[in-house]
Amino acid sequence: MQQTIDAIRTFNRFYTRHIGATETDFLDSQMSLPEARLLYEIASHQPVIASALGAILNMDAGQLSRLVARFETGGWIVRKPLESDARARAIALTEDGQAAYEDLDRRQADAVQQGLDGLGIGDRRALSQALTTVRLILGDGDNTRLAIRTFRPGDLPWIAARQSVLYKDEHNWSGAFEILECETVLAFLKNYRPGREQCWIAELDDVPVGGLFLTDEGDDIARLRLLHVEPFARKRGIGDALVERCIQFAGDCGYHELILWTQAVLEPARRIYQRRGFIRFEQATHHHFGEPIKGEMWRLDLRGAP
Amino acid sequence: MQQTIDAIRTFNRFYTRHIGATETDFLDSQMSLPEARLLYEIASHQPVIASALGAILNMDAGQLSRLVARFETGGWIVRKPLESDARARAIALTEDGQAAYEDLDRRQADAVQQGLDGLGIGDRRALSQALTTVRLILGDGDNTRLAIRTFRPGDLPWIAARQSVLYKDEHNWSGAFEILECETVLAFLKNYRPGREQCWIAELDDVPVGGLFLTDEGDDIARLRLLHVEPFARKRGIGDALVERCIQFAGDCGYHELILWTQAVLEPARRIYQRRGFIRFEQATHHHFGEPIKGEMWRLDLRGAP
DNA sequence: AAATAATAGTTGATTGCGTCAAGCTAATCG
DNA sequence: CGATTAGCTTGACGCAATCAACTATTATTT
Repeated sequence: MQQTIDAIRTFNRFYTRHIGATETDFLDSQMSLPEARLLYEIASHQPVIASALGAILNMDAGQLSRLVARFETGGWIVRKPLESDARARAIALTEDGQAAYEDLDRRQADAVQQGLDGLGIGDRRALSQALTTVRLILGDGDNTRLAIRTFRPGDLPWIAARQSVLYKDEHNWSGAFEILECETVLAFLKNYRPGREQCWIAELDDVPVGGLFLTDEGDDIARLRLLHVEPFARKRGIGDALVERCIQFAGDCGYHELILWTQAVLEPARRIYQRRGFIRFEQATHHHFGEPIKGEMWRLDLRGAP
Repeated sequence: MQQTIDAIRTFNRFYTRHIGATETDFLDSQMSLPEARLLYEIASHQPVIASALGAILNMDAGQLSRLVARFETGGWIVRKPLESDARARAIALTEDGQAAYEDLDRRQADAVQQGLDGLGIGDRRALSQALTTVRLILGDGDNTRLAIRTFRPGDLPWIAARQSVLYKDEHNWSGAFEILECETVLAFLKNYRPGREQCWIAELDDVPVGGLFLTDEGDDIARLRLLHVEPFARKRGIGDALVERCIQFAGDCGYHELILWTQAVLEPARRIYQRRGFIRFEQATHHHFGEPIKGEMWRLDLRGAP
């Protein structure tokens, strides 16, 4: 805990300085930071009323009123009374305002790009992923783009790594489990048959937040394996989306049946399977990975109704 | 590239709002943000002259002069003329100043902690790692703490994942290499014999930035495997530190010889081995992972001089 | 060695930000 | 219907940020 607090405070100090330095650049545009922030929010939400902008920007109503007035006399915005509420007026950009916004936008993008000059592809990817991860963890979750893509180099061992860490954190499973993960992943990579097997990665704004793969078990049976969703990305239907994609693929491949192994304590995962029509057909208690585990086999008939 | 720019700008907007919101809390202490920043820097650098503070904080000399004067009349600091330079005066905290700093420090820490309330252990770790990663990539590299630790659950598949991604990015190696990685990692986990074999992870401020492991090859020969350092952490001697630790361990275990396989294009790695006394004893060109590879075997005699 | 430039700091002036308070009109609630 | 709340404006005040002018000291140049 203390570690996290220190990391955040160190980062805050660093980023305050960093952002202050880079912002000096875009201030060449003769615009102050509050003005720039306001212009951006108007551009992205127009038509919008002042009180909404105040809420978004955490800005004092008085301050905002003056800024908006300045924009209006400057010819960047027009205000039109609402029919539904005579107190409020809808703010929208004029052509001049739109041009000013686009100019600002370009300047900011250029400034940011300049700061990226020395970085290689790996660093850039790591940077954007780290920044987006922070946003997601701190709850800036709306307006994120969920994408499910097929696997790339490194994704499979990444799944094994994340599974190992998560099961250790959440259920305190021991090393034997990690070996099983690695074996499963290795087997997938070695026997991978495109068109019959597949692995998917869920990404929120290009940050990997979950994974899943499907293997051919013979006899027209496919198996869903190693589903996981990162803690900070849960409760967004990502597990659902992954399982759905997997079921679609299995159906398209002509498998007759999709099976999976899970355990009783993984409630959220079990609910997903249940929702998708899986039926539990076997239960057994194992003692492999430290504590006793109530393992379960589930199956989904893919030959049923359309 | 555009992705990274967007991620940064989205983050900047988010963080401006986020930090503005959390700072309202600690402003209960009747201190403005510039005052707080100044007090912090004085406390961490005292005795210090004003111009140095100005450079650290990116603050206008005039503004700074007034703030410092305010602190002095308030009894938080004393200024003592330097012997070496009659223009400058060394700024140091008084007891009152120290108390004010500690109060501020506590308030800030509390505010940060409050923001962390809803987060689980995994999220907190991911958060601090992401923040520190950002700092490191953006070049806030001094004053970071390098630690080399032994492996934990998930570390080995993490190494395989990172190796796969880095070799893909930097040398465009194909899937066969990823399989080899996974096999190597799996073999280590399955045959792991404490005291004879080990895997180390390098961490900068608790962020994993590199890895390495050692396996027993029989006949008193040990093998160093899968050394890597994350791009953003390079040029800091981390590879050196990992290899050094590995050599120490190998010596302590009584191995007679430490061998490793590498390739001609990995210049930085080869320089490390050379510096540590490894000798190249075999070269061969392979065609396994896409392009032709000039593989090399290196060895280090551990029975030589003390 | 003298002239020039650079460094460390102070002070004044101006602009805009941030916050509080007062006040207006319109909408909503009981 | 009266009281309260919401949306917005205006005034006032302290501080922050920036530019410029200025002193005193130190470093550099010729």
